[in-house]
Amino acid sequence: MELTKDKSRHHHGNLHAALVEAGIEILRSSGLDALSLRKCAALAGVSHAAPAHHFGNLEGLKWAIAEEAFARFSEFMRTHAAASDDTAHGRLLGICRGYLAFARAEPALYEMIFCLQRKEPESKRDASTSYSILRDTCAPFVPPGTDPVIIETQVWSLVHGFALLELHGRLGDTPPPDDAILALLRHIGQEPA
Amino acid sequence: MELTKDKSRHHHGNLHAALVEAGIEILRSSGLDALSLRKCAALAGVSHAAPAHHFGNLEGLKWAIAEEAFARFSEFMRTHAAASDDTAHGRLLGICRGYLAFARAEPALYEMIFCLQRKEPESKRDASTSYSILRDTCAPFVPPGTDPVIIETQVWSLVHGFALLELHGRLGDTPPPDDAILALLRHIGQEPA
DNA sequence: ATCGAATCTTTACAGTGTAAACTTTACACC
DNA sequence: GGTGTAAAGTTTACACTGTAAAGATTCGAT
Repeated sequence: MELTKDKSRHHHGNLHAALVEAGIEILRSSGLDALSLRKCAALAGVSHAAPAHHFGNLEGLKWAIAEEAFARFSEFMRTHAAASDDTAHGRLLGICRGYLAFARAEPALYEMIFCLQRKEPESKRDASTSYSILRDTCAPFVPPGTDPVIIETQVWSLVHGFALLELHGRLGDTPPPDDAILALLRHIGQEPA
Repeated sequence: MELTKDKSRHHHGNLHAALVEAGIEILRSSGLDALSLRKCAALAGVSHAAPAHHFGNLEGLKWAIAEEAFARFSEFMRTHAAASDDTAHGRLLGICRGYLAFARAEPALYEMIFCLQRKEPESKRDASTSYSILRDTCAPFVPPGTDPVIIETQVWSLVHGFALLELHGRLGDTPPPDDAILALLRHIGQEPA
Protein backbone atom coordinates (compact mmCIF):
# COMPACT_ATOMS: atom_id res chain seq x y z
CA MET A 1 0.00 0.00 0.00
CA GLU A 2 1.59 3.21 -1.17
CA LEU A 3 0.80 6.09 1.09
CA THR A 4 2.25 9.05 -0.78
CA LYS A 5 1.31 9.43 -4.37
CA ASP A 6 3.58 10.12 -7.29
CA LYS A 7 3.51 13.88 -7.39
CA SER A 8 3.90 13.98 -11.10
CA ARG A 9 0.48 12.51 -11.66
CA HIS A 10 -2.57 14.52 -10.85
CA HIS A 11 -4.66 11.52 -10.00
CA HIS A 12 -3.74 9.38 -7.08
CA GLY A 13 -5.37 6.20 -8.20
CA ASN A 14 -6.24 4.80 -4.81
CA LEU A 15 -6.75 7.79 -2.61
CA HIS A 16 -9.67 6.37 -0.68
CA ALA A 17 -7.64 3.48 0.66
CA ALA A 18 -4.54 5.63 1.12
CA LEU A 19 -6.43 8.13 3.27
CA VAL A 20 -7.89 5.39 5.44
CA GLU A 21 -4.44 3.91 5.85
CA ALA A 22 -3.02 7.32 6.72
CA GLY A 23 -5.77 7.80 9.26
CA ILE A 24 -5.03 4.50 10.96
CA GLU A 25 -1.34 5.38 11.01
CA ILE A 26 -2.07 8.70 12.72
CA LEU A 27 -4.44 7.11 15.18
CA ARG A 28 -1.80 4.60 16.18
CA SER A 29 1.05 7.05 16.53
CA SER A 30 -0.72 10.09 17.92
CA GLY A 31 -4.16 9.12 19.16
CA LEU A 32 -7.71 10.08 18.35
CA ASP A 33 -7.40 13.80 19.01
CA ALA A 34 -4.60 14.09 16.50
CA LEU A 35 -6.68 12.73 13.64
CA SER A 36 -7.47 15.45 11.13
CA LEU A 37 -8.38 15.67 7.48
CA ARG A 38 -5.37 17.79 6.72
CA LYS A 39 -2.87 15.44 8.33
CA CYS A 40 -4.34 12.48 6.52
CA ALA A 41 -4.16 14.38 3.28
CA ALA A 42 -0.56 15.37 3.92
CA LEU A 43 0.43 11.83 4.80
CA ALA A 44 -1.16 10.63 1.59
CA GLY A 45 0.73 13.31 -0.34
CA VAL A 46 -2.34 15.12 -1.47
CA SER A 47 -3.85 18.55 -1.02
CA HIS A 48 -5.80 19.21 2.13
CA ALA A 49 -9.13 19.49 0.37
CA ALA A 50 -8.85 16.24 -1.51
CA PRO A 51 -10.44 14.05 1.19
CA ALA A 52 -13.69 15.97 0.88
CA HIS A 53 -14.29 14.46 -2.54
CA HIS A 54 -14.14 10.96 -1.11
CA PHE A 55 -15.63 11.27 2.35
CA GLY A 56 -17.52 14.53 2.39
CA ASN A 57 -16.35 15.58 5.81
CA LEU A 58 -14.29 14.45 8.75
CA GLU A 59 -17.00 12.21 10.07
CA GLY A 60 -17.17 10.51 6.70
CA LEU A 61 -13.48 9.73 6.88
CA LYS A 62 -13.89 8.45 10.40
CA TRP A 63 -16.61 6.06 9.32
CA ALA A 64 -14.43 4.83 6.50
CA ILE A 65 -11.61 4.21 8.94
CA ALA A 66 -14.05 2.53 11.28
CA GLU A 67 -15.10 0.12 8.56
CA GLU A 68 -11.53 -1.03 8.10
CA ALA A 69 -10.94 -1.13 11.84
CA PHE A 70 -14.02 -3.24 12.36
CA ALA A 71 -12.66 -5.85 10.01
CA ARG A 72 -9.45 -6.11 12.00
CA PHE A 73 -11.43 -6.12 15.21
CA SER A 74 -13.55 -9.05 14.08
CA GLU A 75 -10.45 -10.96 13.06
CA PHE A 76 -8.94 -10.27 16.47
CA MET A 77 -11.96 -11.67 18.26
CA ARG A 78 -12.10 -14.73 16.06
CA THR A 79 -8.46 -15.54 16.67
CA HIS A 80 -8.82 -15.28 20.42
CA ALA A 81 -11.97 -17.33 20.39
CA ALA A 82 -10.11 -20.12 18.62
CA ALA A 83 -7.46 -20.14 21.36
CA SER A 84 -10.01 -20.95 24.06
CA ASP A 85 -11.77 -24.08 25.21
CA ASP A 86 -14.08 -25.48 22.60
CA THR A 87 -17.16 -25.19 24.77
CA ALA A 88 -19.93 -22.64 24.75
CA HIS A 89 -18.47 -20.92 27.79
CA GLY A 90 -14.95 -21.21 26.46
CA ARG A 91 -15.92 -19.51 23.23
CA LEU A 92 -17.76 -16.79 25.12
CA LEU A 93 -14.73 -16.06 27.27
CA GLY A 94 -12.60 -16.24 24.15
CA ILE A 95 -14.34 -13.48 22.27
CA CYS A 96 -14.47 -11.35 25.40
CA ARG A 97 -10.75 -11.74 25.88
CA GLY A 98 -10.25 -10.91 22.24
CA TYR A 99 -12.43 -7.84 22.62
CA LEU A 100 -10.36 -6.61 25.55
CA ALA A 101 -7.08 -7.50 23.89
CA PHE A 102 -8.02 -5.43 20.86
CA ALA A 103 -8.95 -2.47 23.00
CA ARG A 104 -5.49 -2.59 24.56
CA ALA A 105 -3.60 -3.33 21.38
CA GLU A 106 -5.30 -0.58 19.39
CA PRO A 107 -6.73 1.88 21.88
CA ALA A 108 -7.18 4.71 19.41
CA LEU A 109 -8.81 2.47 16.82
CA TYR A 110 -11.06 1.04 19.47
CA GLU A 111 -12.17 4.42 20.71
CA MET A 112 -12.61 5.59 17.14
CA ILE A 113 -14.90 2.68 16.36
CA PHE A 114 -17.14 2.78 19.36
CA CYS A 115 -17.32 6.44 20.23
CA LEU A 116 -18.49 7.44 16.77
CA GLN A 117 -22.02 8.64 17.11
CA ARG A 118 -24.40 6.94 14.74
CA LYS A 119 -26.56 9.42 12.87
CA GLU A 120 -28.41 7.26 10.37
CA PRO A 121 -31.18 5.27 12.02
CA GLU A 122 -30.29 2.32 9.81
CA SER A 123 -27.86 1.19 12.46
CA LYS A 124 -28.82 -2.48 12.22
CA ARG A 125 -26.28 -3.90 14.62
CA ASP A 126 -27.10 -7.31 13.26
CA ALA A 127 -25.50 -6.57 9.93
CA SER A 128 -21.90 -6.20 11.05
CA THR A 129 -19.79 -9.32 11.17
CA SER A 130 -18.47 -8.46 14.62
CA TYR A 131 -21.98 -8.42 15.97
CA SER A 132 -22.65 -11.74 14.27
CA ILE A 133 -19.76 -13.23 16.20
CA LEU A 134 -21.29 -11.97 19.41
CA ARG A 135 -24.71 -13.25 18.43
CA ASP A 136 -23.48 -16.72 17.49
CA THR A 137 -21.38 -17.07 20.60
CA CYS A 138 -24.19 -15.97 22.87
CA ALA A 139 -26.81 -18.15 21.23
CA PRO A 140 -26.25 -21.20 23.47
CA PHE A 141 -27.05 -19.12 26.55
CA VAL A 142 -30.27 -17.55 25.38
CA PRO A 143 -33.20 -18.96 27.36
CA PRO A 144 -35.81 -20.32 24.96
CA GLY A 145 -38.52 -17.85 24.13
CA THR A 146 -36.55 -14.80 25.22
CA ASP A 147 -35.05 -12.05 23.12
CA PRO A 148 -31.42 -12.92 22.33
CA VAL A 149 -30.60 -9.23 22.34
CA ILE A 150 -30.76 -9.23 26.13
CA ILE A 151 -27.97 -11.71 26.62
CA GLU A 152 -25.95 -10.13 23.84
CA THR A 153 -26.29 -6.68 25.34
CA GLN A 154 -25.32 -7.94 28.78
CA VAL A 155 -22.11 -9.42 27.46
CA TRP A 156 -21.30 -6.50 25.21
CA SER A 157 -22.01 -3.93 27.92
CA LEU A 158 -19.77 -5.67 30.41
CA VAL A 159 -16.71 -5.93 28.19
CA HIS A 160 -17.26 -2.56 26.55
CA GLY A 161 -17.60 -0.80 29.87
CA PHE A 162 -14.58 -2.54 31.29
CA ALA A 163 -12.49 -1.74 28.24
CA LEU A 164 -13.39 1.93 28.27
CA LEU A 165 -13.01 2.39 32.01
CA GLU A 166 -9.54 0.94 31.81
CA LEU A 167 -8.69 2.89 28.67
CA HIS A 168 -9.74 6.15 30.29
CA GLY A 169 -7.75 5.48 33.41
CA ARG A 170 -10.70 5.09 35.74
CA LEU A 171 -9.52 1.83 37.20
CA GLY A 172 -6.25 3.12 38.56
CA ASP A 173 -2.84 1.68 37.86
CA THR A 174 -3.74 -1.93 38.47
CA PRO A 175 -7.15 -2.86 37.07
CA PRO A 176 -8.59 -6.24 38.02
CA PRO A 177 -7.62 -9.07 35.67
CA ASP A 178 -9.94 -9.78 32.78
CA ASP A 179 -11.10 -13.15 34.02
CA ALA A 180 -12.13 -11.73 37.38
CA ILE A 181 -14.50 -9.37 35.62
CA LEU A 182 -15.65 -11.94 33.09
CA ALA A 183 -16.53 -14.25 35.98
CA LEU A 184 -19.78 -12.31 36.11
CA LEU A 185 -20.75 -14.22 32.98
CA ARG A 186 -20.63 -17.51 34.80
CA HIS A 187 -24.36 -17.58 35.36
CA ILE A 188 -25.30 -15.90 32.10
CA GLY A 189 -28.74 -16.77 30.83
CA GLN A 190 -29.66 -18.49 34.05
CA GLU A 191 -33.35 -18.20 34.84
CA PRO A 192 -34.34 -16.12 37.85
CA ALA A 193 -34.77 -18.31 40.91
CA MET B 1 -25.73 32.55 39.44
CA GLU B 2 -25.00 35.42 37.11
CA LEU B 3 -23.54 34.26 33.87
CA THR B 4 -22.62 37.50 32.16
CA LYS B 5 -20.61 39.95 34.12
CA ASP B 6 -21.21 43.64 34.53
CA LYS B 7 -19.19 45.01 31.66
CA SER B 8 -18.34 48.15 33.51
CA ARG B 9 -16.19 46.29 35.97
CA HIS B 10 -12.94 44.80 34.89
CA HIS B 11 -13.04 41.98 37.37
CA HIS B 12 -15.76 39.43 37.16
CA GLY B 13 -15.78 38.34 40.74
CA ASN B 14 -16.79 34.75 40.24
CA LEU B 15 -15.49 33.83 36.84
CA HIS B 16 -14.46 30.33 37.75
CA ALA B 17 -17.99 29.30 38.65
CA ALA B 18 -19.49 31.31 35.80
CA LEU B 19 -17.32 29.54 33.23
CA VAL B 20 -18.20 26.15 34.61
CA GLU B 21 -21.86 27.08 34.50
CA ALA B 22 -21.49 28.33 30.94
CA GLY B 23 -19.79 25.11 29.97
CA ILE B 24 -22.60 23.02 31.40
CA GLU B 25 -25.10 25.19 29.57
CA ILE B 26 -23.31 24.65 26.27
CA LEU B 27 -22.98 20.95 26.86
CA ARG B 28 -26.68 20.66 27.47
CA SER B 29 -27.81 22.71 24.51
CA SER B 30 -25.23 21.77 21.90
CA GLY B 31 -23.34 18.69 23.01
CA LEU B 32 -19.77 17.83 23.78
CA ASP B 33 -18.28 18.77 20.43
CA ALA B 34 -19.63 22.29 20.74
CA LEU B 35 -17.82 22.96 24.00
CA SER B 36 -15.02 25.46 23.50
CA LEU B 37 -13.09 27.90 25.61
CA ARG B 38 -14.19 30.79 23.49
CA LYS B 39 -17.87 30.00 23.68
CA CYS B 40 -17.71 29.63 27.42
CA ALA B 41 -15.91 32.92 27.68
CA ALA B 42 -18.48 34.62 25.47
CA LEU B 43 -21.36 33.20 27.46
CA ALA B 44 -19.77 34.47 30.64
CA GLY B 45 -19.33 37.89 29.04
CA VAL B 46 -15.60 37.83 29.18
CA SER B 47 -12.73 37.91 26.72
CA HIS B 48 -11.76 34.68 25.04
CA ALA B 49 -8.43 34.42 26.79
CA ALA B 50 -9.79 34.86 30.28
CA PRO B 51 -10.43 31.15 30.95
CA ALA B 52 -6.75 30.40 30.57
CA HIS B 53 -6.02 32.22 33.82
CA HIS B 54 -8.39 29.96 35.73
CA PHE B 55 -8.04 26.61 34.03
CA GLY B 56 -4.86 26.75 32.02
CA ASN B 57 -6.24 25.07 28.97
CA LEU B 58 -9.37 23.44 27.62
CA GLU B 59 -8.75 20.21 29.45
CA GLY B 60 -8.49 22.14 32.69
CA LEU B 61 -11.91 23.65 32.09
CA LYS B 62 -13.29 20.23 31.28
CA TRP B 63 -12.03 18.83 34.55
CA ALA B 64 -13.56 21.74 36.41
CA ILE B 65 -16.89 21.07 34.71
CA ALA B 66 -16.50 17.40 35.47
CA GLU B 67 -16.08 18.14 39.15
CA GLU B 68 -19.40 19.96 39.25
CA ALA B 69 -21.04 17.32 37.06
CA PHE B 70 -19.83 14.58 39.36
CA ALA B 71 -21.56 16.21 42.27
CA ARG B 72 -24.88 16.24 40.42
CA PHE B 73 -24.26 12.71 39.28
CA SER B 74 -23.75 11.48 42.81
CA GLU B 75 -26.90 13.21 43.94
CA PHE B 76 -28.78 11.59 41.07
CA MET B 77 -27.63 8.14 42.08
CA ARG B 78 -28.41 8.70 45.71
CA THR B 79 -31.94 9.84 44.92
CA HIS B 80 -32.65 6.83 42.77
CA ALA B 81 -31.17 4.50 45.31
CA ALA B 82 -33.56 5.87 47.92
CA ALA B 83 -36.51 5.12 45.65
CA SER B 84 -35.72 1.40 45.55
CA ASP B 85 -36.28 -1.50 47.90
CA ASP B 86 -34.37 -1.14 51.11
CA THR B 87 -32.41 -4.32 50.62
CA ALA B 88 -28.87 -4.86 49.47
CA HIS B 89 -30.07 -5.89 46.04
CA GLY B 90 -32.62 -3.11 45.92
CA ARG B 91 -29.99 -0.51 46.64
CA LEU B 92 -27.69 -2.00 44.03
CA LEU B 93 -30.39 -1.86 41.39
CA GLY B 94 -31.25 1.62 42.60
CA ILE B 95 -27.85 3.15 41.99
CA CYS B 96 -27.59 1.37 38.66
CA ARG B 97 -30.92 2.79 37.57
CA GLY B 98 -29.79 6.17 38.76
CA TYR B 99 -26.57 5.81 36.82
CA LEU B 100 -28.47 5.03 33.63
CA ALA B 101 -31.05 7.72 34.26
CA PHE B 102 -28.32 10.31 34.59
CA ALA B 103 -26.67 9.19 31.38
CA ARG B 104 -29.97 9.72 29.58
CA ALA B 105 -30.92 12.94 31.34
CA GLU B 106 -27.54 14.56 30.80
CA PRO B 107 -25.87 12.72 27.94
CA ALA B 108 -23.28 15.40 27.24
CA LEU B 109 -22.39 15.80 30.89
CA TYR B 110 -22.11 12.06 31.22
CA GLU B 111 -19.83 11.70 28.23
CA MET B 112 -17.81 14.66 29.41
CA ILE B 113 -17.26 13.07 32.78
CA PHE B 114 -16.29 9.61 31.75
CA CYS B 115 -14.53 10.12 28.46
CA LEU B 116 -12.03 12.55 29.93
CA GLN B 117 -8.68 10.87 29.89
CA ARG B 118 -6.94 10.89 33.22
CA LYS B 119 -3.37 12.09 32.96
CA GLU B 120 -2.23 12.34 36.56
CA PRO B 121 -1.53 8.93 38.09
CA GLU B 122 -3.10 10.13 41.34
CA SER B 123 -6.41 8.92 40.03
CA LYS B 124 -7.49 7.30 43.29
CA ARG B 125 -10.98 6.26 42.30
CA ASP B 126 -11.71 5.71 45.96
CA ALA B 127 -11.61 9.40 46.73
CA SER B 128 -14.63 10.51 44.74
CA THR B 129 -17.97 10.42 46.47
CA SER B 130 -19.63 8.73 43.52
CA TYR B 131 -17.21 5.87 43.79
CA SER B 132 -17.88 5.70 47.51
CA ILE B 133 -21.54 5.18 46.75
CA LEU B 134 -20.64 2.30 44.47
CA ARG B 135 -18.27 0.87 47.02
CA ASP B 136 -20.76 1.02 49.88
CA THR B 137 -23.57 -0.43 47.83
CA CYS B 138 -21.43 -3.29 46.56
CA ALA B 139 -19.97 -4.13 49.95
CA PRO B 140 -22.67 -6.65 50.96
CA PHE B 141 -21.87 -8.73 47.88
CA VAL B 142 -18.13 -8.94 48.26
CA PRO B 143 -17.11 -12.49 49.18
CA PRO B 144 -15.00 -12.44 52.34
CA GLY B 145 -11.32 -12.34 51.68
CA THR B 146 -11.63 -11.11 48.10
CA ASP B 147 -10.77 -7.74 46.64
CA PRO B 148 -13.90 -5.54 46.65
CA VAL B 149 -12.64 -3.86 43.53
CA ILE B 150 -13.65 -6.88 41.49
CA ILE B 151 -17.33 -6.68 42.32
CA GLU B 152 -17.28 -2.93 42.00
CA THR B 153 -15.69 -3.08 38.59
CA GLN B 154 -18.14 -5.70 37.40
CA VAL B 155 -21.09 -3.52 38.31
CA TRP B 156 -19.54 -0.34 37.02
CA SER B 157 -18.46 -1.92 33.75
CA LEU B 158 -21.91 -3.31 33.07
CA VAL B 159 -23.82 -0.08 33.56
CA HIS B 160 -21.13 2.07 32.00
CA GLY B 161 -20.95 -0.06 28.90
CA PHE B 162 -24.70 -0.21 28.57
CA ALA B 163 -25.04 3.53 28.99
CA LEU B 164 -22.42 4.31 26.38
CA LEU B 165 -23.61 1.76 23.86
CA GLU B 166 -27.08 3.21 24.06
CA LEU B 167 -25.81 6.77 24.00
CA HIS B 168 -23.75 6.12 20.89
CA GLY B 169 -26.63 4.47 19.10
CA ARG B 170 -25.17 0.98 19.03
CA LEU B 171 -28.25 -0.68 20.41
CA GLY B 172 -30.61 0.40 17.67
CA ASP B 173 -33.88 2.18 18.16
CA THR B 174 -35.22 -0.01 20.92
CA PRO B 175 -32.55 -0.99 23.43
CA PRO B 176 -33.43 -3.65 26.00
CA PRO B 177 -34.97 -2.30 29.21
CA ASP B 178 -32.61 -1.49 32.04
CA ASP B 179 -33.80 -4.22 34.33
CA ALA B 180 -33.26 -6.89 31.71
CA ILE B 181 -29.60 -5.93 31.54
CA LEU B 182 -29.25 -5.46 35.27
CA ALA B 183 -30.61 -8.96 35.76
CA LEU B 184 -27.06 -10.08 35.16
CA LEU B 185 -26.31 -8.80 38.65
CA ARG B 186 -28.67 -11.30 40.20
CA HIS B 187 -25.86 -13.70 41.07
CA ILE B 188 -23.27 -11.04 41.81
CA GLY B 189 -20.59 -12.14 44.21
CA GLN B 190 -21.71 -15.72 44.10
CA GLU B 191 -18.83 -18.13 44.53
CA PRO B 192 -17.89 -20.32 41.60
CA ALA B 193 -19.53 -23.71 41.89
C1' DA C 1 -0.91 55.54 49.57
C1' DT C 2 1.75 52.23 47.32
C1' DC C 3 3.54 48.07 45.54
C1' DG C 4 2.81 43.48 44.04
C1' DA C 5 -0.12 40.05 42.55
C1' DA C 6 -4.22 38.50 40.62
C1' DT C 7 -7.44 39.23 36.93
C1' DC C 8 -8.85 40.39 32.50
C1' DT C 9 -8.05 42.34 27.58
C1' DT C 10 -5.74 42.79 23.39
C1' DT C 11 -3.10 41.09 19.86
C1' DA C 12 -1.14 37.51 17.38
C1' DC C 13 -0.33 32.96 15.31
C1' DA C 14 -0.80 28.25 13.88
C1' DG C 15 -4.00 24.68 13.09
C1' DT C 16 -8.62 23.04 12.01
C1' DG C 17 -13.03 21.96 8.84
C1' DT C 18 -15.29 23.24 4.94
C1' DA C 19 -17.08 25.64 0.86
C1' DA C 20 -16.29 27.52 -3.92
C1' DA C 21 -13.94 28.05 -8.15
C1' DC C 22 -10.54 26.24 -10.88
C1' DT C 23 -7.38 22.70 -13.28
C1' DT C 24 -6.18 18.34 -14.63
C1' DT C 25 -7.17 13.72 -15.91
C1' DA C 26 -9.98 9.68 -17.23
C1' DC C 27 -13.44 7.65 -19.97
C1' DA C 28 -17.38 6.79 -22.81
C1' DC C 29 -19.19 7.95 -27.20
C1' DC C 30 -19.53 9.26 -31.93
C1' DG D 1 -9.03 10.03 -33.35
C1' DG D 2 -11.28 14.04 -31.42
C1' DT D 3 -14.75 15.61 -28.01
C1' DG D 4 -17.69 16.38 -24.19
C1' DT D 5 -18.66 15.20 -19.55
C1' DA D 6 -17.79 13.65 -15.11
C1' DA D 7 -14.52 12.54 -11.68
C1' DA D 8 -10.35 13.68 -9.05
C1' DG D 9 -7.25 17.18 -6.99
C1' DT D 10 -5.65 21.93 -6.30
C1' DT D 11 -6.03 26.56 -4.90
C1' DT D 12 -8.00 30.05 -2.44
C1' DA D 13 -10.69 31.75 1.10
C1' DC D 14 -13.11 32.08 5.52
C1' DA D 15 -14.69 31.25 10.10
C1' DC D 16 -13.51 29.01 14.08
C1' DT D 17 -10.44 26.86 17.43
C1' DG D 18 -6.57 26.76 21.36
C1' DT D 19 -2.92 29.09 23.17
C1' DA D 20 0.91 32.20 24.01
C1' DA D 21 2.68 36.98 25.05
C1' DA D 22 2.25 41.51 26.52
C1' DG D 23 -0.35 45.21 28.23
C1' DA D 24 -4.17 47.19 31.16
C1' DT D 25 -6.97 47.11 35.24
C1' DT D 26 -8.25 46.09 39.83
C1' DC D 27 -7.73 43.99 44.46
C1' DG D 28 -5.40 43.54 48.84
C1' DA D 29 -1.97 43.58 52.05
C1' DT D 30 1.44 46.33 53.99
